[in-house]
Amino acid sequence: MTTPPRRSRKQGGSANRNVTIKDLAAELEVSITTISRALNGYTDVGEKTREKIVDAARRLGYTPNRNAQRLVTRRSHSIAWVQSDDDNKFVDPHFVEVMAGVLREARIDHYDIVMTSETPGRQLAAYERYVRDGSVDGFIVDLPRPNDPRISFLLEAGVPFVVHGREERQGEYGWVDVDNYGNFYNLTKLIVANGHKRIAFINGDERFLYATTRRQAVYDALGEMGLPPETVTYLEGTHPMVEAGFQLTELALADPSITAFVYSSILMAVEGVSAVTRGGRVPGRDVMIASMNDELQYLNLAPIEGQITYVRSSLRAAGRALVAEVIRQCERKTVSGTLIPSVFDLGDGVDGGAIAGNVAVV
Amino acid sequence: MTTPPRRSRKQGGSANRNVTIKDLAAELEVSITTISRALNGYTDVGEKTREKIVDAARRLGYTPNRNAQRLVTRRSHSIAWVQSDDDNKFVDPHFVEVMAGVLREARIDHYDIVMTSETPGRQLAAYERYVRDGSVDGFIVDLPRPNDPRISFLLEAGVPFVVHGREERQGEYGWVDVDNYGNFYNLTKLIVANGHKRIAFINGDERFLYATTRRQAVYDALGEMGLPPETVTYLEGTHPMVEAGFQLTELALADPSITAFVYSSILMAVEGVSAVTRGGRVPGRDVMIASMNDELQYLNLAPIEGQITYVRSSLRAAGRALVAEVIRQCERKTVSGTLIPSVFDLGDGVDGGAIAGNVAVV
DNA sequence: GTTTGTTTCCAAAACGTTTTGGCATGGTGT
DNA sequence: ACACCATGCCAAAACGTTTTGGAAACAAAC
Repeated sequence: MTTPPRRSRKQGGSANRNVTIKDLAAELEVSITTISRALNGYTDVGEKTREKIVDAARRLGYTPNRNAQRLVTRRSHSIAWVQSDDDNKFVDPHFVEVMAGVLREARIDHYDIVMTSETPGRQLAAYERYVRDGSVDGFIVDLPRPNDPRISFLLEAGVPFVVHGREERQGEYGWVDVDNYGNFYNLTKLIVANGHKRIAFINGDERFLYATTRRQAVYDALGEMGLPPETVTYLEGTHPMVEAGFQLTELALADPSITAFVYSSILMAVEGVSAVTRGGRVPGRDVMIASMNDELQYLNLAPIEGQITYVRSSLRAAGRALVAEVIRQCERKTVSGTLIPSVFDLGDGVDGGAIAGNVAVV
Repeated sequence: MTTPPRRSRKQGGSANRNVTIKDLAAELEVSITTISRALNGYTDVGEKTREKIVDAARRLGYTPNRNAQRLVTRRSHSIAWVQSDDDNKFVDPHFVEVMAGVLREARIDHYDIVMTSETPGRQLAAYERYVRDGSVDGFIVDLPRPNDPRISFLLEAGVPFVVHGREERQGEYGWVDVDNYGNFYNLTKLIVANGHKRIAFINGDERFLYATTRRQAVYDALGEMGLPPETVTYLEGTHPMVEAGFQLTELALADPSITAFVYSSILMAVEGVSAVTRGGRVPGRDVMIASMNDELQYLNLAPIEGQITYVRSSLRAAGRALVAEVIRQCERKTVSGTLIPSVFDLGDGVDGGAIAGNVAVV
């Protein structure tokens, strides 16, 4: 006798078998072909029979077995979203916001999202497995880094995928992004136009592209306005952001010549407001506070209304666009990039002349 | 000619076919049976052949087709987590925390998590579909309400599932929960033991069981200590929590006889600290602030160290326990409940005599 | 009355696995 | 010499669909 594998023995599972297409065929004395075609909207089945079949399907509770469908059609109607299993990712409220959009769009298009977390070292293996075992049709790639190996792999494999953010290889693959460069370029010009001579820029984690792009934009804007790089005190806010926002602001406050603060995330900006306030200065009057605002739904910005100048851009919308793009690729094989629109909201006492021409940066 | 269905026409998908078990069999001149058995660890295949097969599999990049496997074994090795598509859910950082645990545990056990969001009205239909189409082996049920129809349905269907929280039907199904009753009972006694005569209790959304249980516990504790229900000013903090925490605290502060505040979530408690501070009183000295602390990783509590008394209980651990339980059911058909341990952390100047015997409430 | 179409249906193959029930082969004990 | 048992392999069936390539029935056109 052959020994069973070391894995699970007695297997559980639902006791009562589900009703199959054969059951339905037997009940109606009709071939399974006809049932399949009737339910899938082919025109070569008579109206009478179709009705009979649709009725019986509902009555008996027939739902086509998803795995059989997937096997024969070679399409799974699900897309993978691989998370990195370092704690930072889940600490980040930005992520949930994107997810809300992702799940909603997926539901509308009848796709499933399969999520896994993998330790950074094994990320690629996870992608490879999903590509080979046929369990997903496409991928969402998050937080790209410069020369991201995940992108190289997916391009090589010729599998549908979409990236939240852009790399130098943009154009070869589908992406969804906010205008990081334009927004921070405009924010910087706005600050300078409002007469500030010294700026603190509290950026995000430089390992990610959005952060390096934003830094570039800030320095480019300064350069174009004839200001030296020393104008800005550059600080990198790594996780946890909330902590970083407060501490780095306090650090920068030590230099009284700094009168404007730019933040990569609204999460840090609100902490900045606290720090500035605690330091005895008034945000929006004594100092200018500017930030990207990802429209995190759980943050209530009402109490600091008017104290911050921000560029709003919905992360939730980005989530929806991500799914829409990858599905488009799965079904039509076209690839495109999507820029999420941004809108400027000026704080009290901020002169918007500098961005008058492009309040909505698309 | 028969017309194709109205759905997608040209379908995309990966160009290069994946290598199948047959390809491997052809390459090695061995039957597919042997390959399957070799790779699945059966003992009836010779050591030589097994090596040959494992080698070739790695070399050719063979990964068994997941959908074929699922079809024949009738097990999908994935579990569904259906979200409600009202915005509140995603607004909530508690959710991400649980998810981090869920994904990690699932990865370790080689299960996939398939996530969908559904509007409240269609929730049940989503569960039904997943049960019938065989795409998942089990479910995670979130935020149960009294007499939750999802639980009734899943019990009826005889499908593995686990609930994060408990209902009156506990025992019939697997659950993972924190000791809501015990924790708030003990917190209340602790407050009273510290001499407070008037308490504000800012609870969570009463539509959910955890909130009603906590309310019950608070009133029970008061009753047992011979205090009237009027001792507590009860406030229900609905979403968004951050806003509610601040505003309800300010509301309660209007009554100067209130010297202790209890919060259902640390998210509200930190806002409470702000409100109290802004009101000119010192948390931990003038007023006692007590809360449940779900160990949200992105919250930095260091700045208010000692100002809050809390009961810590890891939501991430709960996430892991959820997955462990549902997988246990899938594979062994046993059902059990798991209580996540809690630990008390006392604020400055709080006398812990009342809970001396049970610092770790398990 | 034969051909030509239309309409409505279906048998069989295919998708890529796992599992069942064997069948050789060769070694051991008598 | 025979029976017996391990060992190592495999053919075929099964899982539940979709799709291909007709075929039967009947009507319309010649």
